[in-house]
Amino acid sequence: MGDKYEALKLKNQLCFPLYACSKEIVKAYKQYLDEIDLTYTQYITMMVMWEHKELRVKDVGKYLYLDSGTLTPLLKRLEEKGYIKRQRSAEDERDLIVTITESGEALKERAVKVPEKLGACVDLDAEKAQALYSILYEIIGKLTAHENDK
Amino acid sequence: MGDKYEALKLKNQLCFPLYACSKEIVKAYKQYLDEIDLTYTQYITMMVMWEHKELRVKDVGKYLYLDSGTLTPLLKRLEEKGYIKRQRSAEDERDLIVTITESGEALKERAVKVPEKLGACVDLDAEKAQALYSILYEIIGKLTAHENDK
DNA sequence: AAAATATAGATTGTGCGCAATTAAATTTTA
DNA sequence: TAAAATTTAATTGCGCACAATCTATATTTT
Repeated sequence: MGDKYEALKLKNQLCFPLYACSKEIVKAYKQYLDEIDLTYTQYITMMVMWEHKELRVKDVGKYLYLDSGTLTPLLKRLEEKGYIKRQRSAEDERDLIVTITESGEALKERAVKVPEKLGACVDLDAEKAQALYSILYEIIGKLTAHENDK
Repeated sequence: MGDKYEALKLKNQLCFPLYACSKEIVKAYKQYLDEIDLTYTQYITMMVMWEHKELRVKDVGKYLYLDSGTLTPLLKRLEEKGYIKRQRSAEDERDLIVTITESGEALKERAVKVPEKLGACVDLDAEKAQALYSILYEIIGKLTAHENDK
């Protein structure tokens, strides 16, 4: 009862439900994303491409908190599917520019119902959704604050 | 401007900060878990073992929302490290019984400071922590509700 | 101009995470 | 009680996710 190991019990963890919830949501996406042949990570990558049309790999990574180890193979797969193009920048050969294709733009139309379908699965009160959203970004902010120092 | 694609923007996603936050937290754990040679998933697995001492793989999976595809190799690694034992049940040979070892029990002592160290990183208001906790379990409940039907 | 430093992306290796399949043991049902 | 259905874990294959390292290019310093 209230022993010194209380903090090590699963039910007293805040991080565990976060981890579990994230996984379950990605799993819930699968049924809808399968229809448009995207994984969850590919889907959020397309999201930033739909919005920005053209980005360096580095910028995609900044939006998604992902590095080149994840993005390089993922972007190659999206290129194989025809949704993006990858080409080195002429001004700076170190940069790789990712550009959305027509096929990629067209995919947006097929993805447009995904958010509401998922919303129906989760079905969260608007107030709670807002609370969740702001708390999550608060934590993300704290954890990534020291990312651009040094 | 409130176009039909508004719902496909990253900033309007609730799932994305959940996914990102979960990853960043696991990353934050790494510095502390490295010291005791555990990954995050191994850590939460040890958590259920510290609490229950002896469980079937199936039960570990129920607590953690993980299946044998993830757990079988993970438990083998924990066995190699000497923290658990794996043996078939005598009553029902299908069951694999996972038991904590003395070394596994001893590890608990080395892990006891991890929760507060991580708490310091996240540093979340108690009220927000409670709100987050209950909203997350509400979502998990909705997403896993139909898991035991069929 | 040469050397040192910095930056961007690619590569490598390890460990999940999960769908789908397989194999073995047990339980149910006909 | 033999056949069918179910249960449990292991296996396979694929795609992240990330630390560490490497390569190429660009910038800064000397």
